[in-house]
Amino acid sequence: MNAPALTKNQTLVFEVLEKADGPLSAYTILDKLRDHGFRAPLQVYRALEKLLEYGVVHRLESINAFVACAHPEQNCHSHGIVAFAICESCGHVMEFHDHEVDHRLMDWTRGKKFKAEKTTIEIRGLCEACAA
Amino acid sequence: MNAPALTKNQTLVFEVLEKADGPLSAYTILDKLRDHGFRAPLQVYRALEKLLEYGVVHRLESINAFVACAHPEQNCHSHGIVAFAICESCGHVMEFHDHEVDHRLMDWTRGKKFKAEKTTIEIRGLCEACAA
DNA sequence: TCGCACACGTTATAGCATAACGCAATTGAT
DNA sequence: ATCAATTGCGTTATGCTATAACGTGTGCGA
Ligand SMILES: [Zn+2]
Ligand SMILES: [Zn+2]
Ligand SMILES: [Zn+2]
Ligand SMILES: [Zn+2]
Repeated sequence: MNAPALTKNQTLVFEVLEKADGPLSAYTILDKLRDHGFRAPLQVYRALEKLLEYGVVHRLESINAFVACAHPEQNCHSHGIVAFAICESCGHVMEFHDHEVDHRLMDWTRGKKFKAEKTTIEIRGLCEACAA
Repeated sequence: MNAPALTKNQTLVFEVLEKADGPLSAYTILDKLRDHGFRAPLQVYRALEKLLEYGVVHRLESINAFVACAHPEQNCHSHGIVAFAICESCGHVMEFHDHEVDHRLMDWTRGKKFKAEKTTIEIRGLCEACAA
């Protein structure tokens, strides 16, 4: 999905996520945008829906939070499944791709004739700094 | 984690999940147990917490639901990461393990010195029957 | 018998997400 | 220019998911 020009609300939400040093919940984003006129969760969720569709934002299912894509120059959707390592201490997130993992999972789904639409890979634990 | 004898509430919750043909939300479980005296979400969540700890139930992060382990004879925790394919049409869930995927992810975490605690792999899409 | 751990019950609250309505701006034929 | 369709936006209300906080009872070893 190629991203068309962002609307005002989409831009505001995206900028908040870009500036953040970790994932944010929809309600945290809302609070950060109250000064810009945001009043209701739907304003955030509607913007997020589009940003997710465009592939410039990812949703972290295991912590109900959202993060700006770490590979803005590439198109994350185009090179396979996105995986995340999430530090449960400092909240930092690392985004990566592994084609071998993609292939193994695709092999499995093909064998089961399962039509995969969206795959989630999230590793929670402690980053190097926090594990020390 | 080896499972000690289950308490009354844990047994009730586990039986509901075993009999179900798909994942259930905590509140759905609650409704199914009202006739057995359940009145509040915490009764379900507390039982689930233990069942997850014992490894006889899994949590599906991407759909906020719980499912009985499909491999009761084995110890799911003992042979690596558990992966799920979830049909978004009929709700059916397939649970599987893939050591090669485990190794690739472990290689990555080792390289980053990331201490993995819990890994989620969930594929959402359409099962063979529903994709036809 | 005392202290502790644990399961349990209840009420209240916090956190996450969407339904439903209406309005305004944009677009793109006709 | 006009109409219809689409899209974004704002608001209110509601629903779903999860936990905090407090109290009770029971079993068990020191
Ligand atoms: Zn990305
Ligand atoms: Zn950290
Ligand atoms: Zn299992
Ligand atoms: Zn299906």
